[in-house]
Amino acid sequence: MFKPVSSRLNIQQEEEARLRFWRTNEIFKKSSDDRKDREPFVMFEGPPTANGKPGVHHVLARAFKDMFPRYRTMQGYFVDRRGGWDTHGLPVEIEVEKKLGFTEKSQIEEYGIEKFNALCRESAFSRIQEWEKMTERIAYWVDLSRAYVTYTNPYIESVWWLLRQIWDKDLLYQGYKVVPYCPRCGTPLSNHEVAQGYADTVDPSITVRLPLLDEPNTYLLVWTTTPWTLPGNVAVAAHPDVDYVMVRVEGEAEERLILAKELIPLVFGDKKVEVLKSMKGKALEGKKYAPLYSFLPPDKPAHYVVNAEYVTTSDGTGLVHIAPAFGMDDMQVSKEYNLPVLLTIDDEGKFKPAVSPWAGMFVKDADPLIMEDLKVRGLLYNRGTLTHTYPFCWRCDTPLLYMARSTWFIRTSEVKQRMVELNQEINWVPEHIKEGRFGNWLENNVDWALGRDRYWGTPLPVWVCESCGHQHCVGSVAELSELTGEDQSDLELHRPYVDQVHFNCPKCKEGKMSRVSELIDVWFDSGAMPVAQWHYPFENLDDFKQQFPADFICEAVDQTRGWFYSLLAISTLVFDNLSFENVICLGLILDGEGQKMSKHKGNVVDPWEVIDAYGADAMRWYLYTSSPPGNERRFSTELVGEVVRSFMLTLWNTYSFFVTYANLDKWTPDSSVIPQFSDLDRWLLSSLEALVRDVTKAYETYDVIGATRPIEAFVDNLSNWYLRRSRRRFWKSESDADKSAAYETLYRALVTVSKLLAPSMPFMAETLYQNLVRSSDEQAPISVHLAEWPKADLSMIDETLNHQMAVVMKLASLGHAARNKSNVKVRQPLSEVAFAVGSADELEVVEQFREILEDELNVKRVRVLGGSEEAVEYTLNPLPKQLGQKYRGLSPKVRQAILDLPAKESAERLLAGLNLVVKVDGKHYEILPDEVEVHATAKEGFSVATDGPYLAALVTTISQDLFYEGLSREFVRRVQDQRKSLGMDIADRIKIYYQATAALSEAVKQNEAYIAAETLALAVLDEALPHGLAQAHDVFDGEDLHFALQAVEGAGE
RNA sequence: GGGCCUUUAGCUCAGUUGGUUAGAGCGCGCCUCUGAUAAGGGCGAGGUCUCAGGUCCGAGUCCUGAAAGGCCCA
Repeated sequence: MFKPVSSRLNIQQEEEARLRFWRTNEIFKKSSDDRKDREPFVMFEGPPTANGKPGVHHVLARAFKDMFPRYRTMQGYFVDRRGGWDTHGLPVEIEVEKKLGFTEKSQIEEYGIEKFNALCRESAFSRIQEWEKMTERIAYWVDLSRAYVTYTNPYIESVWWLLRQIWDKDLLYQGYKVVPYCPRCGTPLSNHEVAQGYADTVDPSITVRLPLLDEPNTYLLVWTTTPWTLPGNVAVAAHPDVDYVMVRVEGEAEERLILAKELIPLVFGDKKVEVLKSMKGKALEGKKYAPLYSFLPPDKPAHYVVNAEYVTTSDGTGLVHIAPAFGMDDMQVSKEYNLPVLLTIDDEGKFKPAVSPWAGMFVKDADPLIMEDLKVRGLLYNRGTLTHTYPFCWRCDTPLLYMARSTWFIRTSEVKQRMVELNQEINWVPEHIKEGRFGNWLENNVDWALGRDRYWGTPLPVWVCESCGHQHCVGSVAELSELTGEDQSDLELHRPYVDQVHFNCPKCKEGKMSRVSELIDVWFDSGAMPVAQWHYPFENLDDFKQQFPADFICEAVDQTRGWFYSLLAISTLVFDNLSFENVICLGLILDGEGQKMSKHKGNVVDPWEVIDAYGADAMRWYLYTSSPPGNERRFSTELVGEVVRSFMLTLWNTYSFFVTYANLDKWTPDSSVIPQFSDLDRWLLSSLEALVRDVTKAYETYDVIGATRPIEAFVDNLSNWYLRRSRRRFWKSESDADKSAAYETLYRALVTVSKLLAPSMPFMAETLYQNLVRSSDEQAPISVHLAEWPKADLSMIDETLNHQMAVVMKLASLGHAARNKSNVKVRQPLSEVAFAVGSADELEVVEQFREILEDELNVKRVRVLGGSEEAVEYTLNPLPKQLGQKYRGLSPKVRQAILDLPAKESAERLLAGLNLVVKVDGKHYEILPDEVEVHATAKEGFSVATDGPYLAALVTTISQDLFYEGLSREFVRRVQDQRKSLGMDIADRIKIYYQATAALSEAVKQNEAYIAAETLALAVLDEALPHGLAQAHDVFDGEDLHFALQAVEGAGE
């Protein structure tokens, strides 16, 4: 016996029950612990920050992360699903700053780094319980008890080890990075902060003449809006492919000026200009010019023309002044050309003493003075002003300066080619990310700016000698102990503790070594997880070896430059290897209207709202099936409700039907019985095996849509065709071979579907499995998630049958359409339906599946349209695909020639499987039956519905016998309704008392046996209705009916 | 400014190597079926496949350009 199942599905109750079951039986633990000897399937958990609230996008990622490990587990792999938490970084610091009411970075130091970091450590886990609750409820299986945590000493030590490896390869260095900087607050601003402070402002707009050294009286024309950066100038950039010209301007001094050709009108206006010479920017490269200023002596060659792709001709002169200290592009160019960096200003945005004329002056205030100086020296070509948007500090409205700050870099550009190569081996879903967003990012790789001037993070383990400047990168705690001569095993590896560790310089033997002040980018933390989660190489050497690289990772597209990159960069730098082989890159999640969810708009969907309404399965299923993973997706509670109605309830009802009737018949799975399958059964099983094949293939190729949508389609067919067509087989009282074949078929389908659904709908799958499998087979694995993934039995797949059944369904649908057109309800039997199909092969279908069609359409006879019986009109439809591919440019003529043939004769030939012959341009061509479709039209006396070549023609004349039969069916339906509303059991026997108008009464008498059988009536009595019974009254087809039902105790069974 | 993605019915989405009259679900209107069903079936209304060129016997699909929206970077 199966556990009885209500036809009503209580999702919350079921899902909660499964959660309890998994918890009590430790199913998740078993799913990995019992398999440690198996081949591993490795998934990395991209660590979320637990101090933020888990949102729908987190559910999205976790849903996708969950399905592949579940699938692999069922395929017999060992999947170690270890969780992780990202605990460092600015979001945590900002949270704490807010709590303390800080607005300035300096307040943190006043407050004390020790106390501050202690609060950060606490805050990092502030929402961990919410995360745990959410994670469990959506059935994301991940081991949080062993989760790696980025702030722990072992984790940090592994990160130190990685940095040391990079250091040893000479790829970790100190350099300059240009950042948006507020000179008043004395701090760089994050991108987010900069974005807040853009405003329109008026700046000077000047063009300067730079004299070429080797060509007398020749000048480069250079444009800038920041005169104060000119003392820091070290080069001039030209675009290599842009056309430049050397010109002389009439009516001006006898001098030659160089600029981009395109910009002549912009620079000279109406003045007459004589072009002396043209050249590409490439040709200018290397030309030296006299520097404007020489306050700071350059320590490398400088003051010449360089080439840079970013130069535009949209304004200025097409020649761009390069001051590496004051522009991000400038800095980039200076690295390529190894140019010196002239830092002419101090931390307060004032000129350094060396810049003597303006020393101590705020740079913006010096602009007019510098212009005046250039004018006096004859180097200013023209001056004006320009209104543009420029960033200001959101706190104090001071104009931001882009300026170079010293920081630490990893020379990733060194391994760029290798990263590009390794990227080729990664399977990206969707594929375009590989060459597109990620590929381009790699191509444009610049050195990884690693340093952060913050407090809560992994400290950069570089110590510097105060006297000789020697630098030492520490790769382990043991090494630090050795260097200091003290046991450092208990040292807390955060600031301020590490900052208090000093040792003698190993080089000069006298200087004191102190740690640099920087922390490292948190992306390095997360990218280090393949190594650091194991505290490799200090322990767990085997675990690391087994669990690297990952088979699969999955995060949203915003991680391309985040985690995806940091994983690849670190593994390339240290192991010359990739760190993940397959990656699903998820699109953003939008609200029901397609708007980005933001707190600001108030359109953020709380995942709990959805879970409470429809459960986790429905939410997961929606996320998997609504659109491809890489797409943006819309999300709302209503959309998830769709899933419940259209898919889950259909499946549930099929399941509940099966259980109800199987229990009634005491049917149990018995492998010893060889069932006699009908065509319908064979069709369902064929579809089922094809489904297993397709879904398995989809899982193997990380095709989420392919792993889910086909199941939905199958369940729809199962319920709305197989079951609808098989109901009577389950109802009939005798238990014969046909009935057991139906049970066997339906049972196999449901059990298989439950396994196929296990990775995607873990709750529903478990519910089905427990009742269908575990209740009768104690040897079976205790949970569907420990069960073996089904293997497709390809011998069961019959493509011909699948196609035939598709035709049958099409014809049935047309039959219904024809009935509908003539307004004859299905309950009214009709004498006959005739079908037409497009080809000879399909003609057989009508005969072979006659019974199904008769029953479905409630007709006495099913046949093929045409033959000798009636006049049928045919038209020919040449198929463009077949003809086009065969005849190419000739196909329009061939098509016309076919249409010119006598239609009836040709159609009959084609339906008999014979060729046609057409003549085009004097040549004869054989036309095959599958190159032309035949469309038939019934001439008269039918109600007709068509679709392409398919046609159903219904004879709608109703004889008296047919009418009476129709009336008795109506009668039966009324009785059945009444049984149901009286709450009778399906198997209850009854007596029917009725009083009806003449025709109905006659109809009932003629069909009494039928009525009795359908309604389980022992008697159908045309008598006065006994008192004490619930009476029913109805009017239909112009007839009037009163009746009452009486249950017959002890009868039946 | 650069890169990538998206654009098909009121909504959410399919649309195979280019191939018949562009489909499905939801929603809407009408009808119908039901002893598994919160459902199912049928009919109907609803489409310049964002636009403009091009290639081809044939373009929603391929190419070029443009527009709108989104994401990332500058």
